[in-house]
Amino acid sequence: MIKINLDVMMAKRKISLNTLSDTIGITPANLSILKNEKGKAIRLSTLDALCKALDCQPGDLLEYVEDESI
Amino acid sequence: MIKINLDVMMAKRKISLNTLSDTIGITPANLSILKNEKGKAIRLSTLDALCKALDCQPGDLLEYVEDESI
DNA sequence: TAAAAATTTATTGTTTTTCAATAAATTTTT
DNA sequence: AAAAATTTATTGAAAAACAATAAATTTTTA
Repeated sequence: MIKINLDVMMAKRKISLNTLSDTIGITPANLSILKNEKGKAIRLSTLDALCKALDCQPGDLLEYVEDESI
Repeated sequence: MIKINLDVMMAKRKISLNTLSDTIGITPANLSILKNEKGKAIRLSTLDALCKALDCQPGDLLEYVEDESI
């Protein structure tokens, strides 16, 4: 399972969703979807913009977690 | 710019493109495209399968590099 | 607590892209 | 040289990003 840690990074940079969405050129509504694990894919251009705006690496935003169902 | 280091990780795991494509259920042709920076987006399900098969993190496969044009 | 601001949810539609499937060309390995 | 692996190319279907918009909800702040 791929976990999106956008919220963590946003908190670290103290940037709001509205400001960030404005910076990377995506609507707040759609960024919210991406932030809350609702997205099923991501454009590299969007990931690029996020890394640039948040000054971070893809690894800071995306995390692989193996789900262990019993 | 987002750089894909799939080839690096494949080399580290000593796994061929054919084997990997077989493991994650994607055609060699399409995995090749993804590996060679031709892709413009990636499904999280595909990234998930790659991380699982290569036992690595998204950060091992994706890297943000700021392009400095003079 | 009331107003304002921020975030989330929902919906519809367009455009883009993944990925399948296939075939052929090219490169690498044996 | 032959075999195996990889890349390139193409077409098409299904999926998804993202826009745009509106409304609901939550959080912040005065």
